[in-house]
Parts: sequence; C-alpha cells; structure tokens
Amino acid sequence: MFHLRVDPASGEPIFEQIAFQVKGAVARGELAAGDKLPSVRELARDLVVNPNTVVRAYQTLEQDGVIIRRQGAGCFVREGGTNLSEVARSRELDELVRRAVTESFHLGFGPGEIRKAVDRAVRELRFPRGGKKS
Amino acid sequence: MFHLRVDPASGEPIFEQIAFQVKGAVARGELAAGDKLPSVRELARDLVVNPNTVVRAYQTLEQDGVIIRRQGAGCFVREGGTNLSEVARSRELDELVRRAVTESFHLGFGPGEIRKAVDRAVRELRFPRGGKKS
DNA sequence: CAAACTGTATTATCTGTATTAGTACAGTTG
DNA sequence: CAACTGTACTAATACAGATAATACAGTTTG
Repeated sequence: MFHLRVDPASGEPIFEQIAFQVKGAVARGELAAGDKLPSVRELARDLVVNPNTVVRAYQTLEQDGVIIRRQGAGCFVREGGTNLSEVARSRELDELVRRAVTESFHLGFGPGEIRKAVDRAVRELRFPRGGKKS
Repeated sequence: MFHLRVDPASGEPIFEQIAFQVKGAVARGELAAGDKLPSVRELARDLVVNPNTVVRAYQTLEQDGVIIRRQGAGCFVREGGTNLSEVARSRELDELVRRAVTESFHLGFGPGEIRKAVDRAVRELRFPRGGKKS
C-alpha cells in the first residue's frame, strides 16, 4: 500500500492534498496502472475527513487523467494520460515551470541550483520507458 | 513602466495575481532594486480593483522580501532577499520544484522536455551576476 | 439471489477567505 | 500647508472548502 497524510491546517485544500499525494505516488511508481485506490468511505475514515472531500479529490484526479472511477467497483490508476490537447499541455508545462522558477529566483537561488533541484526531483520519479533525452 | 493585468474570473485570488506579476517583473529585470511601485490607490484605480486588495498584494510581497513599504513614501523593490533561513529556503525550493515536476509528469512530459522548459524559463530571467553554474 | 461492498447525487449548514466599500489616521514630500 | 504616500479599521457580501446525513445505483462475492 501507499501512505497518505493530510494537514487540515496547511492552507492547501484537503482535496488537493489528497489528489497531489496520489499523483506523487503514481509518479514515483508506488502506484501502477490498474492498481485500486482505497474506497471513498475507507479513505475518509482513515484521514478523518468527510467522504465528500475524498470524492472531490478523486473527481480531480479523474479530470486530470490519473484515475478512472467505476461505480460499484472502485477507483483505479489509469493507463494513458491527459485528455488535453497538445497546445494545452505545452501551455500548462510552461506556466508550471515558469511559476516554480520565478518563485525560486525570489528565494535567492541561481540557475545552477534550480537545475540541480529539478534533477533531484526527476530522479525520484519513474518515467515511462522510451522517453526522449534523460 | 511595467504592465499589469488581472483576471477576476481566473480562480486565482486577485491579490496573488498582482503579487506574482510583480515578482515576474522583478525576476525579468523590468523592475530593479529601488524602483518605485505604483501607489496603492493608483494601481487599484488602474486595475479596477479595491485598494485593500492591492494592499494585500503588497503585504504579501513584503513578507516574501521582494519589496519594502514605507508609509508616506511608497513601495519600493528591495535589494536583498528572503528573510528565510537556509533550511527553510531549501525546503521551499524542493517543494516548489517537486510540485512542478510531478504535475509535468502527469501532463505526459519526460525528463528531457521538463529540463528544456526549465532552461527556457531560466533564460527569461535576469539572475544576479556572480551566481554559481549557469 | 442477497448481502456487502463500491461510486453517485442531493440538500443543508458552518466556516474561512477574498473582495468591496467607506472612513480615518499617520508619515513623507515638495 | 497641501497633496501625496501607506496603515488601520469596520462592515457587508459572495464564494469555496468542508462537514453531515441520507438516498440511490452499479459491482462483487459468498
């Protein structure tokens, strides 16, 4: 199994915390395509959180193409990917990275340190085989 | 001068949009240390936004070490940096980058494409001279 | 089949935050 | 002094996140 924690006082919405942690688990290979997620009620109980909040997290994950939800059966890690058009994907990537880099700049980090942090983060994930330059 | 736009329907709080755009302008070198920002009332008028919202944005920027606010005088781009401890800075950097990289993973991008996007973003900014590896 | 699980939907309520509005005060500048 | 700056309040509104409780619909399994 994989581990989930939630901090109600973190400022970040709980449903987003859940969604992102699942994304992290998938990206790190702790969850593989086809794997079943905890049921809405079970996870809600474990995290001491309202079931609706878990539903919201799972909805987000489905919209982002990370899981599929099957009524009666459960929620499962999805194979493919994003639903998004090429242009939308590129636009999102740029905005994501631009944001992180700008914030890093204001934390006082230079290009070298930023790139190093990126390498570290990349190394933690399990990218699909056959990708471009590593 | 530099340009500011705001989208009240974007989901992102207006005060955060303002704060981030100022951060972007500083990072790109469009605003330099010592430069004066528009007054609270002036910017509020220009953006068709409440003065309190601009105040909030400027408070955020001051907390992040980007500007200083001087009563009666105005708000100015600050020289130094972050107020944060070394460990806090590193932790923030890691979290920022980890987030962006994980989201990029789920957009279907590989390490190479992510690194390219980072290089692009880095090239748009004007990092202080004398930094480490470029 | 039937029981026990899954997700789905709905309604209501509470809370905190973002935003607006208006007013007043305090320091700076010319 | 006059006209600008930021600062500080209070109040009102709107929205989003989270909780609660209930009911319904599909799947799995004994």
